[in-house]
Amino acid sequence: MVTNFDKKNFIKNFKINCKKIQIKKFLKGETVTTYIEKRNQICIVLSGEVDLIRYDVNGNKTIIGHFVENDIFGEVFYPANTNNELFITSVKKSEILFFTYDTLFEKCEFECNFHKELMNNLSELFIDEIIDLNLRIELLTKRSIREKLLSYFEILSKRSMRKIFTIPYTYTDLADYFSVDRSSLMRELKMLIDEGFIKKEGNKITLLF
Amino acid sequence: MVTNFDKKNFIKNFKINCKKIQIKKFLKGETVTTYIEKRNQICIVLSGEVDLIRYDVNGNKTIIGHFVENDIFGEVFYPANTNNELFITSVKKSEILFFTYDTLFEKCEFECNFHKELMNNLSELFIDEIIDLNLRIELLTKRSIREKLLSYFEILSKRSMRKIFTIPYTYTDLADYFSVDRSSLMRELKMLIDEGFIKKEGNKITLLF
DNA sequence: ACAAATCTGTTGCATTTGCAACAGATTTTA
DNA sequence: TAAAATCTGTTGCAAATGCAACAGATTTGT
Repeated sequence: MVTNFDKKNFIKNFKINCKKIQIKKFLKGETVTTYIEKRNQICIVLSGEVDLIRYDVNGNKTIIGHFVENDIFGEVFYPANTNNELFITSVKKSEILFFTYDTLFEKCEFECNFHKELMNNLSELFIDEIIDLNLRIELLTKRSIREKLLSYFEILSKRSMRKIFTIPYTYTDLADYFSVDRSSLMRELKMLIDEGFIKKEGNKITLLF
Repeated sequence: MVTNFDKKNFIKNFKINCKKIQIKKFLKGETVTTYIEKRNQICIVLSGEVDLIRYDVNGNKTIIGHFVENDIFGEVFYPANTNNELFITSVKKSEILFFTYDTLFEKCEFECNFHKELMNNLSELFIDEIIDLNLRIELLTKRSIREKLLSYFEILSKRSMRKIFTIPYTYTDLADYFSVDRSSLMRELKMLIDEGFIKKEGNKITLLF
């Protein structure tokens, strides 16, 4: 977080009564939106979790993004001219706020404060998103699965200020996040254990160095 | 580009006479800034090109970002708690604009318009940066070098609306961008040629499908 | 509470990728 | 414009990763 502005409160302190902004609820497995049409949509996760999924021409499915409470996503952030179909699926019961980037800067007929607040704080949300993306690139560009794991563990360790911490994903999802084969990831984990670098109990990891 | 706002003009139409914003010039090879200290710095490339370079604990050097005219970068966008040393080097003669995210929202003593404009247009710059990062992740998460190349070529082809187009990097840099070994990339290129998918003349590529 | 679905852990084998090394081409710099 | 530096193109071999397949554990849904 860059400043001490609090994303949660800024969103939740406002009663949203303006037509430019919509809130919808989704159940697990439902499709929240697709990135096919060009409508400059921006979304914020108010509660729950959603995945950004890519189906390529061969039908391969990859989770290329994962958004949790207060994360921002939307087709505005995606390059045009991609071949893939991208869409957002709800991982669990979720509440999503929708608005259109362009209309956000138009004056609201109800003069609602949410509008103004959202505009003011949009930069902070963008910066947080950029930080997340850079972190992922940081890890994706590591040369081996081992390096990916160790870098990621060190980050989690520093964040929690402990040598022991919990991975916030399943191993299946972690493999997706790193974009590597799950069984290869498990194998590398095992080697790290055997070589005495880490200890593992479920998704609790202890660094031994 | 999301709206029809023009980044170049917005920056160049203003005479910058406020102390909160600095412009510095750099020669090839000079270090523009480091991402070690936490000072919420944001930079915009006015002219030239810079690389974001990572040195990891083993001393391996990786180019993890490349910024050209009108691109935005800075330590604000990087997760804290990384082990790596990140710094920005000038690839050629460059002109860089510096400001601090926090002070941008303070009132300027000269009441200069640039301030206001910069604030208003910051979101657009952020969105463009997010689009670039998502594109890179899109490619990095492709499962093989072949898929990375083909996806990238298709994007370049669609952008230029031609089957023939020029890669805006050297092959060495492209390998860095994909985070793969250069010789492996060359080998895969050759296979694509031999199998009749593409034609290649220097960094001009023709799609044959 | 039971069935269904998903996730974990493991392995052998095929394939891809990385590494090292080098010669020639091209570009940059003094 | 000559020398230095960087980039291209290539190869053989080693190492890492992906793929397929499966059994048991865990979680989820009804």
